[in-house]
Amino acid sequence: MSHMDTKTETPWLTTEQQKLWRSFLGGTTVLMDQLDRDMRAKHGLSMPEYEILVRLSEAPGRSVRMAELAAAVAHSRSRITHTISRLERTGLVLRGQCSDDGRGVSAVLTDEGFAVLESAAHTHVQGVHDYLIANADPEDFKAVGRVMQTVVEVLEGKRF
Amino acid sequence: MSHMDTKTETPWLTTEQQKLWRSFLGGTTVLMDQLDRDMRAKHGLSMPEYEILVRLSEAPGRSVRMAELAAAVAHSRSRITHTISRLERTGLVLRGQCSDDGRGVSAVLTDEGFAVLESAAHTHVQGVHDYLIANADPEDFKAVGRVMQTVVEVLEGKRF
DNA sequence: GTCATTTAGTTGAGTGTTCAACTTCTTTCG
DNA sequence: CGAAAGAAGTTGAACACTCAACTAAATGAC
Repeated sequence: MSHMDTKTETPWLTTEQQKLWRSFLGGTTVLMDQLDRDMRAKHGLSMPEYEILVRLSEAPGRSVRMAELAAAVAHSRSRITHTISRLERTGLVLRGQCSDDGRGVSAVLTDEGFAVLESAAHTHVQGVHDYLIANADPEDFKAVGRVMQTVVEVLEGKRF
Repeated sequence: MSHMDTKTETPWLTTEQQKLWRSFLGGTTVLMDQLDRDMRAKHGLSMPEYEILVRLSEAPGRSVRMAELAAAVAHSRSRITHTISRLERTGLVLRGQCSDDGRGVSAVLTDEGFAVLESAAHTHVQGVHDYLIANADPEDFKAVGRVMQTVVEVLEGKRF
């Protein structure tokens, strides 16, 4: 919409910035879609589910409280409840009482869950490498990391 | 999962690459979530809906065929059908017959749709500027665009 | 100690997305 | 031409996510 750049207070974007932004939008979309498709096809997991399993696997006792998990992957508490219920049905995760807090529930990765995650991680890493890293100049990739890290910090601070 | 980097054929990621990838994942998530929230709060539109309106606004006659629209925003044909039906109910878009092809249906942006888009575009651009562009070194932002453009090209070619 | 407030997590209804089945029109090719 | 194959779009059911209402436990005030 390059013809709307007059009489507004809004800082409009230059043509180049528009192009870059569109590349970003299109690129992240196709990249995430592809990773998600691969993950579903080979392991029956969605990307959000995979990310949850990763967080669990990294935690002491392979166990994380629901609210922490929600914060870690930026989902609502409700969403985490539903997702963990699904993962529990398929046996990858189970719920445990939290020792210190009577309300607390923690999700725990089962051995089966860990096994699935191990092979899923291969697929994921392979995809990240083949689709993204292999196609980017290393310095450019670092720049991507820098920029997105800053975005996280700015927006986390702004907590809505 | 840095402790799994032995006895696999998979090209594993270095610690730095892992960190960069996580920043990317986290950054895109919070960025998209924030833009989506702003769009819903101020204009009652989701980001995917907004993107559809943008494509329509740029097309001759503010009109695009369903399948082309689907390809442009990387959604399924079914999804486009449902989304356009919703946008039609709220009066932002209407359906028209495609002249040359008897099966063809094209989505057309209404004047009301264009008006909504005009103000929505302000919000969107403001967000992209404030959350992303203002926080990135211009050269880094260019690098982001380069990388993601390459990703698009590689993955579009690979068309599933 | 008890009552209000806050926090953790769940629930279910409403909304959006996916997937496969279906209809209609077009294209191809004998 | 006429039948088969393919493409465009829709449909409805199953599944995932959101949102607001809810239960239960912790915290804090008096």
